[in-house]
Amino acid sequence: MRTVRQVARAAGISVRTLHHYDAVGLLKPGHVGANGYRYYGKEELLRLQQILFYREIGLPLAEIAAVLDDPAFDPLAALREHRAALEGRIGHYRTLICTIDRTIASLEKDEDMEDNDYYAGIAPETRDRWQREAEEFWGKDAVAAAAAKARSFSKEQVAAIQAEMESIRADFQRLFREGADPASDAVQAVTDRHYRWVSHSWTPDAAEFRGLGRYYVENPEFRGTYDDDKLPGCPEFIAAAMAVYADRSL
Amino acid sequence: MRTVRQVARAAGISVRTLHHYDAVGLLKPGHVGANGYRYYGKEELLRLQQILFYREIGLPLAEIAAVLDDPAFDPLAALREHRAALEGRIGHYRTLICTIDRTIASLEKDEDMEDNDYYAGIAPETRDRWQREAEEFWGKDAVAAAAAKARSFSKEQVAAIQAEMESIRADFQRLFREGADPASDAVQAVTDRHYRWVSHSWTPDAAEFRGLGRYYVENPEFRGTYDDDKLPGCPEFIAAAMAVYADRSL
DNA sequence: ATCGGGGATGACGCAGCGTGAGGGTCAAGC
DNA sequence: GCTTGACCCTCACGCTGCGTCATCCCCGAT
Repeated sequence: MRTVRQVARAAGISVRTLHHYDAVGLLKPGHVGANGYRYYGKEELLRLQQILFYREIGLPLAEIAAVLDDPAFDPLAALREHRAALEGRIGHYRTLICTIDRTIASLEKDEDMEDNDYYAGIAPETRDRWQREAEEFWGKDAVAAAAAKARSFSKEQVAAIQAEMESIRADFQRLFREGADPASDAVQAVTDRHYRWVSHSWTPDAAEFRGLGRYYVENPEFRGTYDDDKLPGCPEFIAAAMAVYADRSL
Repeated sequence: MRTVRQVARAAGISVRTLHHYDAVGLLKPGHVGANGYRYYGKEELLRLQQILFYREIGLPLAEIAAVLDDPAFDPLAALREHRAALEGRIGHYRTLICTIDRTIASLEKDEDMEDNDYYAGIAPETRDRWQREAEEFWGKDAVAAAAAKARSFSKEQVAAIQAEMESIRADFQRLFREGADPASDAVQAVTDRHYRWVSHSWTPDAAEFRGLGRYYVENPEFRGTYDDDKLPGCPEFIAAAMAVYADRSL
């Protein structure tokens, strides 16, 4: 039986937060003394842990209550929905940043224009120039084909592709947690889906596919995406599967 | 002289919003009739346009008032600051999504699973096995070093790395929109930051860095990330910059 | 005179607490 | 038994940006 302060300190939250959770019925103390003091037991502490977890990922308190109290409530669905909402917000912020950048650019241009019109009219030719540079490096056809192919995807197609990648990732993680062998049929089946996914825009040969696996291992962004915190070694697992796949099937 | 409704309809906002802006002193009507009616003139409409612009990019009303009313206030600085804040939020949401994915994965695997035995399903021998496989492909030292390095990042460091990537991406996009030359100093400076960013875990040589650029061009996920819808050709621009950088500096 | 379409002014609501205000309670030392 | 200091409690307003009534005034047309 701990007092508010003890619980608050242990959980790294404020006393007011506990009061609030009590007020909204999210977390009630196990016992209330005759003096009105709140006392929390182990059960409440466990519930608090869960509350804090869901709060950390940005779920509103009402949703948290629903998840924890309604046994019929599907936490998986809630999480997925919330995830989608977060992605939407990210996209929103990106467009905002885009707008800001444009404004900054125009403001800067205006100021400079007062002195001289240095930037005027540069855009079209310059754009052509770097495009030619790109073509020199990889060949005209390759650049044109890749760009055309990538641009040919509709919004829905892009969404579907991203969803497929999510699914592939989840499958890899599940298999990894289950301790599957990277060379096993199950893992190789997912790897095949992954290869096809990559092939949406690019058809890597064996060496390139292995190289992509290595990139997954060595790039922190990918390591983050593949949950390195809780699943240490998952990127290596995927890379190993990709290497096996490259050897066998490419 | 327009009434609230006319202004609201023209600007696509609600009457209540105009009332609110009046109440907080953000936008006062040009004239108020003897009957208390609000009347807005051209000047107010122009101001409203600016307000709505800043609001659209997510600036709080108080900041908007500061920007518009204080002539000494630097709108450029405000925009940049706000931009940085948005980038921070994006990074935050990214980590949240990461956590959610982990949870989803764990729930999918086994609902009864306690937090503590997240990895209980992975037999130590199995882990060793695929780790050995990975080591065979890339060499023991490389795998160990990469894994150790990736794991050595703290939460804050990972967040900082993601924020830096956001910033780099935004800079690339801005330069692209401005029609900058991929070989120009400004673009190459950003590319250098990008190279260093990649180097957090991996030190690519010239060919590998160019290859990474090509990957950006050809992978739809990256094309999506770099806003291909709104900025067609931006991935090619970045890839060209990377190729120039690889030639010159690596 | 009446009626319909505005217009105006409160005031509550929402999310999640922060931050006092004002006032009991508890354990300990004197 | 009393004081002290550390804690506890219950209001209750504040912040963001309006949405949403509720209640009442006003103006032009019929």
